[in-house]
Formats: sequence, structure tokens, C-alpha cells
Amino acid sequence: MLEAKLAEAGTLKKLLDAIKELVTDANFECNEEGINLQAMDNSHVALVAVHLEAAGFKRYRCDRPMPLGVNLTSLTKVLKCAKDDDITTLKAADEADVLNLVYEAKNSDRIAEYDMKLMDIDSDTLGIPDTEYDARVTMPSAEFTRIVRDLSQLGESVRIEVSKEGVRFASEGEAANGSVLMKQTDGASVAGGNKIMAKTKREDGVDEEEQEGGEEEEQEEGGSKKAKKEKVKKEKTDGDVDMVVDDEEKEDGEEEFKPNSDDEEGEEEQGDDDENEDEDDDEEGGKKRKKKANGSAKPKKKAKTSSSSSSKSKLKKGKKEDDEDAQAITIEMNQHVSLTFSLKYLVNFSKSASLCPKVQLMMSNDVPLLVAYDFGQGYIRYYLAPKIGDD
Amino acid sequence: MLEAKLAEAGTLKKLLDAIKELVTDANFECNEEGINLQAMDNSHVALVAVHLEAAGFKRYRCDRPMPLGVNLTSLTKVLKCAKDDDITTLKAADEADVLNLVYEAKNSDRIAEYDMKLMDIDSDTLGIPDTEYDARVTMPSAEFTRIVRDLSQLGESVRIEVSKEGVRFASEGEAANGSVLMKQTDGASVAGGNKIMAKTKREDGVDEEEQEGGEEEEQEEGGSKKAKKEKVKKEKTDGDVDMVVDDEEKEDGEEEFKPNSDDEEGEEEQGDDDENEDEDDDEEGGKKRKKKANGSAKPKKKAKTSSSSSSKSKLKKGKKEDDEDAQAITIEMNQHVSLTFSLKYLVNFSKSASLCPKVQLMMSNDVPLLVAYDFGQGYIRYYLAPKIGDD
DNA sequence: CGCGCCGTCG
DNA sequence: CGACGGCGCG
Repeated sequence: MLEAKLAEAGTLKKLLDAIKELVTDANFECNEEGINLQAMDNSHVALVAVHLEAAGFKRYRCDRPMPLGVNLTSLTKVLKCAKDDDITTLKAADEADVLNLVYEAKNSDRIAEYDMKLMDIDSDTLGIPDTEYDARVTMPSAEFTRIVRDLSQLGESVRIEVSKEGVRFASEGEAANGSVLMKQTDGASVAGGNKIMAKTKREDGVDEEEQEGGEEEEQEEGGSKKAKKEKVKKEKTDGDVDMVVDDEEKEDGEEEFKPNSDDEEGEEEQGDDDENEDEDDDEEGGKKRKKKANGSAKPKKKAKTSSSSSSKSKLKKGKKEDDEDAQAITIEMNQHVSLTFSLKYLVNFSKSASLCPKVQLMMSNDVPLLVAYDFGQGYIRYYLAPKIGDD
Repeated sequence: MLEAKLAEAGTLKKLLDAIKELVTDANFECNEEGINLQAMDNSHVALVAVHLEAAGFKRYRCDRPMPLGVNLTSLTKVLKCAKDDDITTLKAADEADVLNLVYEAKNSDRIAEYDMKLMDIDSDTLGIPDTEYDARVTMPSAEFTRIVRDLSQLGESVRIEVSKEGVRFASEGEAANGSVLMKQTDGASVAGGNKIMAKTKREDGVDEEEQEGGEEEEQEEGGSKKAKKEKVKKEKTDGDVDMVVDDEEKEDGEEEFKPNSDDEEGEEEQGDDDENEDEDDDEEGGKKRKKKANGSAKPKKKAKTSSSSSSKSKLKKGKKEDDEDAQAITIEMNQHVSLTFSLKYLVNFSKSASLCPKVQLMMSNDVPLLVAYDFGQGYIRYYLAPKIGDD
């Protein structure tokens, strides 16, 4: 059975607000680690992944993995019945067809209880490999919201370009063209040379090895090492085409959503190859990039040899500072990237700003953008394939 | 070329917000004095005139007069992309077909640049004569907003009546009738006898003669003295009929919007006939009013002889006090006026309240109302013809 | 200044 | 019918 007690209903409400427009039904995959939700958006262009850490709950118990098929519209309605600061307990029996929600007012003078019907949802959970990116932009989430909403007034698409200059968002439209350039806050040169990978708050301050090995629950749940070799067809079309999974090499029943294509060796995605990993990474990343019509030099390698450990600590320091000052803008770049995305989706993603004062944009050329919001109890991550004709 | 640097985008944003519903396309007439915009509203019932003083810009340069044809919807969109406190630079090359806008965040970590397409717009700029009115009400702009919004819930029209009692706004509706009476703040008797003419802030404290001669750029730009004799047909209908310009006597190519009908002599609109002007005014105004079903005595003349100079200084003092205390209500009256206007338009005009804490209502019987908001860098003025059946 | 409600647009 | 934006209120 599942029993998860959340200190505040607000987190859940905001989460649902953030994704309910994108996804109508989804499985809440509950296990002893916490709760995960992963789904393609309704038009199968974007992917959203939510994680709620077991430790983030006031109380958490889940004897064995159970998927709870939830209609998000229904859950949103039920959650509207909770005040933001209500203590909220989610309960589901094994094989249950209802999710029980109990809202307890802070002062306990009110207890509300709801039973929401569950549904069976085809679990097309994709394994999302932990991928290295060429660039990460960390900025105030409100700023990101602002930029994409502004530009969405002008046109449909935005080109996001990370260079030494900073990060530029540029759109073209009927009435006007617009371009927003954000520079690293302190004017320091753009950080580079460190590995740029998604990580969660709870991983701050732990060793990088640990980060790499431990951060993607999806990996442990679904993917074997062999499965890691599966390859996503990045169909970079303008609209409604799925980010489909290539069947070749698939060896277990689970599909994998794999934004990066550094897959010939694939071992760097595992946490068990430790320090050698960096070098492997560079080799593989470099090879791959060449193959992909981006044959520029590998600044990553150079940077790595010159400043690997220092830039690692710098990265961590930067992240801490962001926590202290949500206004900071940090740009890490190992490679110039320039990608074009649908503003409609980015505007949608940016709703999650209420969950977290900052957002990370992780990019590599020709690879889906990762938009990540990390909050205390977990994260919400969006993946969006670039449009074709980008550059 | 034009290059105009504004300390805060907010001013421009508020201006556009204020007029974009009224007007869709308009020429920004730029010259070395500043920027002017003048347009009839879409249904040609009201006229809006905006002036931005060159001196109000952080930097201003305009080599030669250039009209920039702007779609206000587009400009509004582009301005939405600016934060209120962004330093904003407008640039346009000679004969350019785009307006370049650069927004620079106060801390310079963000620079956004937009290019907005320009269009050719028939420049039907009207010369707006500097007219003397029978009454001026200066009141907190929020108060005006409130009153017209309140009354608009009851009916379509408001009768605005200025008398010794104060200024009364009265509406009649199906469900209820309403009347709001505002008295001069300090309870002092209503000022009268001075010339009541629109003036801008920068003119405070200069001689009245200078005010009269120098305050309407539209005059210098467009109207000759002969043109002043042109006469507006005041078609005082409820809705869609233009405030058209009468062709008779028109001697240059420029049309003129002429809210006052003291036009047989017409010279009082020039600054060069000084003190005698008042008497001419009274004669002409009186004649005209008689012709138009307002045959009341001419209190203006009496007031002038008794308190002309003292009330002039009082007027200036009153305006200064308004600057100090935006809550003050000042009523100046040379003649009882009673006019009826469409509330829909007044509600629309009152949006400009965000630009300036006070508003001036200038009225003469049977003449378009002038609603004027003066802010630091310029002004926005609305003219609205009275409805028939007023009084 | 932030939140909630109403109206408009997709 | 739902979402987004604007306006009004506390």
C-alpha cells in the first residue's frame, strides 16, 4: 500500500497546475524511493517527468512499486478542495481503484477526505538517460517565464543560443522581431569544462560520482545497461510528430526516451564507471558531435584538463549562490549551442516557476532541451525536441 | 534619424495602454521638439493627442521631422516585452521601415532588442487650436476614473455640469439615477475670470501670454492663422459620426480639429493679441452660444473685470498645490456649463490615470470636452464631442 | 503588490 | 470548454 503524508498541499497543487494542461492522464509510479510521474504531452511532442522524493514527505511508506493511474483533471479538482497549507495524506491500497486524500488543517479543526477514482493507464514510461549536455543556463524562473511569454507574442518559435556572449533568445514575427540577451550575472566569463548534467537539489554537495550514479530513478526502475543502448529517433519536426523510440536494439519491454545520442558506448550513463567516465564522455561526445554536423573543436576537453576540479567546485558554489540569490544567472558552456523551440511549449513549461525560483535549461545541439525545476521535495523536468531548421 | 532614450519604459507602456483601445494605427510625428501623436478614435468620435517633450528623454535626437507610422497593437506587444523600469531606446533611420527598440535592464544583465515594422499612415493630423474654455475642473485622476466607472454602470451618458456649487456628474439609467457632486477642495468659492486654457506642466510659471502663444505644437506645425478660421462641424450625435472638419474657409491642406466655436474672429487663439483677447472672446463666445441655444449672460466678462489678475496668480498657485497634493479639486469657471458625454469614452480616457495623479476637464457649452493628463515628459489629451440633447 | 474575478480568445 | 490576460479589490 501507499501512504504518503505531505506537509503542505500547495506543492502538489502547483505541480498539478503546472502539468495538467500538458497531460491529461498519467501514472503516479510509487515505490519506496518516492513518487514518479512521467508522460508525453497530449500531442506527444514534449515529455514531462516529475519526481517526489520519499524523504520530502512528512511520512512516506510504499511497500512495493505501484502505479496509480490518475486523471489529472480529476486530481486537480480534488486538490482544489485543499488549502495550500493543509497537511495532505495520499493513501492507496494495493490494487486499489481509488486514491484516498485526506486534508488536515494545520490546527486540526478540519479534516476533509476524498476518494478519487483511479484508472488503468498504459505505462509507456520511458527510461530517461542521465545525459551530459553542452550548455546549462541557470536563471530566475520568473525571468524565463517572462522571456518566453514576451517572445510568444511575436512569433511561434524561439531560437535559444548559448555562446560566450551569454544566452540569447530570439524570435521573429509578423509585426516585429525580438532578441533577448542574458549575460552571466557577475560578468565573469562563462563557465565551462565541467560535466553538465541534470542534478537535483539533494545531490548538491555530494560527490560527482554519486550524482552521476544515483540521480535518475528511472534508470534503476526501468533500464538495464542494455536498454541504455536504445536510441531515440529525434524527429525534429515542427509539430505533432512523436519523439518516438527506435525499436532497434531494444532488449526489454521498456522504451527509453533518450535526449542525447552519445550511445555507442553508453556506459557513461551508468554510475559505476566513476572517474574514467569524464574522459569517455569527452571522446564519445566529441565523436558524436562531429557526426552530427557540428564539427567544432571540443572546448570541453581542453577545459577539463585545465580546470576540471576547480570548475566542479565552482559549479557547486554557483548553485549555492543561486539558492541565496535567485536573481543570479549562471551560464555553463562546453560547446556553442543554437536550437529552436516551440514557444507554446516553453510558455507552458514556464508555469512551473511557482514551484521554484530558478530554472535550468540544458542544451546540446540537435538534442531535446531539458527544462528543469528543482524544488525541495523533488523536481519537474520537461524535455522538448528542437524544431528542424534550427541553427 | 531618430534616437530617443527613455529612462523608463513604463511611461510609454502606460501611454499605449491608454490609447490602444481607442486608436489602432497612428503616426508618431517626431521632430526636434519631441514626439507627437494625434488621431481620431476608430469610430471617429473622439480625438486623442499625445505629446512627449524632447527634454523629457534621457537623450533625444531627431535631425528632421519624421512620421513613424505605427500599428499600436504591434507596439503594445513589443512594449509588453519591456519591464517598466527598463531603459528604453527608440531608434529609426530616415525613411526606415522599422522602429528599433532596445530595452536595457537597470542592472544591464539583460538587453532585449526588438525591430517593429512601420507602416505608411495617411497623416490626417488636425491642427488643434489652443482654445479658451468656460470651465476647468482639476481633480485627482483616480477620482475621475471612479466616477465615470461608477456611473457607467447605470447608464450610457453622463451630464457634467459646472456651476458655483461645484462640478456635478449625473447619469440616468434603467435601474437607477446617479449624481456625484464634487466641490472645490478648500471650500473656497469657485475661481473665475481668468483665461481657462489647456497648458502643460512645463508652462507653469511662465507668463500667460507666453503660454497662449507657445503651448500647442500642433499650431506651429500645421496651422496658419488662416487655418484657424476653419470651423469644426460639431456633429453632436451619440455614436459613429465623425467630428468632421468643415471645408469652407479652409485655405491650406491641413485639416483642423477645433473644439471651440469662437471662430468668427479666430484671433484669440494666437498668442499675439494678448489682453484684448478676453473681450473679443466674450463677444464672440456669447454670440456663438446664443446662436446655439445657450443664451445665458456672460459672467466671464464680469469676472474678468473684477478679478482678472488676482485669479490668474491664484490659478497658478492652485496648480502648484495640486502638484503638492494630488487630492485637491480645483474648479475654475467663467460660465456655467452643462454638457452630456458618452460614458464609454470617458471610461476609456480615464485609463490614463496611471500616467498622472490628476486630470483636467476643460469645458465650454456645445464644445468638445478636453480631458487632459499632464505628466513629466508630456501630456495626453482627449477631446470628446458632447451628445445632443445635453443641458 | 498580490489575489481573485470577469471577459475574451482559441 | 478551457486558458490567458486584464481589471478591480483587499
